[in-house]
Amino acid sequence: MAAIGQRNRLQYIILGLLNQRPQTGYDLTKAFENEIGEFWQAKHSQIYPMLKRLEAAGEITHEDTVTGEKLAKKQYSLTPAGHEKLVAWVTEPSPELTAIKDEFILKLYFIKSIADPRLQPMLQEQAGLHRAQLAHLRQRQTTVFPNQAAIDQAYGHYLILDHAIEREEHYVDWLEKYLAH
Amino acid sequence: MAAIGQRNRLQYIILGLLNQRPQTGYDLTKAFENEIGEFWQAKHSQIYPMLKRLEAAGEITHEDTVTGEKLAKKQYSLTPAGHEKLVAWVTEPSPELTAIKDEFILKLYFIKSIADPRLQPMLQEQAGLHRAQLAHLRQRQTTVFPNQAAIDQAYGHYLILDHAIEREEHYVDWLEKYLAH
DNA sequence: TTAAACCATGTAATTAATTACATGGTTTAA
DNA sequence: TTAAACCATGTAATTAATTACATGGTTTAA
Repeated sequence: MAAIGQRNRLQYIILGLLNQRPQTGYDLTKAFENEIGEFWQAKHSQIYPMLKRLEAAGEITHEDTVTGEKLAKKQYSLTPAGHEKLVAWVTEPSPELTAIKDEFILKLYFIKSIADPRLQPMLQEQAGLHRAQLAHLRQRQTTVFPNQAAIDQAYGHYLILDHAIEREEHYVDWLEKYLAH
Repeated sequence: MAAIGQRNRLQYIILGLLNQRPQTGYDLTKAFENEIGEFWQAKHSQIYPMLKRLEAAGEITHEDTVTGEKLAKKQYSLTPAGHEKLVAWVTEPSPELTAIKDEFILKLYFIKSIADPRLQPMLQEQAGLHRAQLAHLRQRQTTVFPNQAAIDQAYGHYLILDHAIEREEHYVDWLEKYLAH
């Protein structure tokens, strides 16, 4: 008897991305390097096998295309069954809180004293990282959502970018609160 | 030739916790249910094997104790080698950004329109979850850090609790920004 | 006095995820 | 014209992590 499948949210993300438009595994991989990556991570070595699994389950299909002389691509798209599964997932509750893995914060936990000489350099280093990330996200926002029409057409995408930007803003603010001036 | 070991931060967290005071696997498991859990997750089934591995590597040792008539406990503590390894980890840079897995945000991405009838209930549900989490964290802060002396003795711990609280505050604020009034 | 909650430690089976290996085509800028 | 960057798809090996299985002791409150 097969197990229900341990959460396995990756499949739903793939279904959701393919619902927007037919795409290749490579396109999906790129999506994880942009805004999806702010809230979920996956490499191509996880994505390609999942595409095969979803196709075997009848939830997606693919069409072979060729670019240039012979570069083969597989354009995947949703089947009705896949669409149904996606809608069911989005509609059901999400009672689990965000899982965060933050190595820097973990290290902080083991700094016992405000006078530890490692504390300020650590805060500085992180401030640099998060300021760069914030700049990158703001840049993306202006390119992806240059006007209200763009926002209206992909409202959820707008929301998650906005959320990521605010998260980085507050992370930087928090670091600066403890940076010696 | 054995691989270097794929990041494996869990071992460092365990070393760090044992550096504070000798503890059992059960105690460590509880730590992940409190503030550590805000930034890293691990179950007892991952912790007990890791304790054996660290002991085999000579980085921790244990002492057997008994509670009541016969409840056996293993009190683990750091060896000098373990302490050295912990210090090295805390001191080295942490150039990787926070990894976040947030199923709710992911679902939002697939909501195309502000008029989608699922949007407001989803925001409401999450607001409830994060308000409860925020209340829980604030409660912990008043019990764990009732005065300045407590803060001075575990400054890093104070910092990460403060960070978790601010994160939840801003998450709730963000949700409320998009909640219809 | 007894049931629930908690303390305590493990292993087995399975799934998720990363890193490394492997190959080859296309486009772009120096 | 050629090297770098990018497009494109996969598998193998390994490690990380979760869920389930397994067992038993102690404390607390009804």
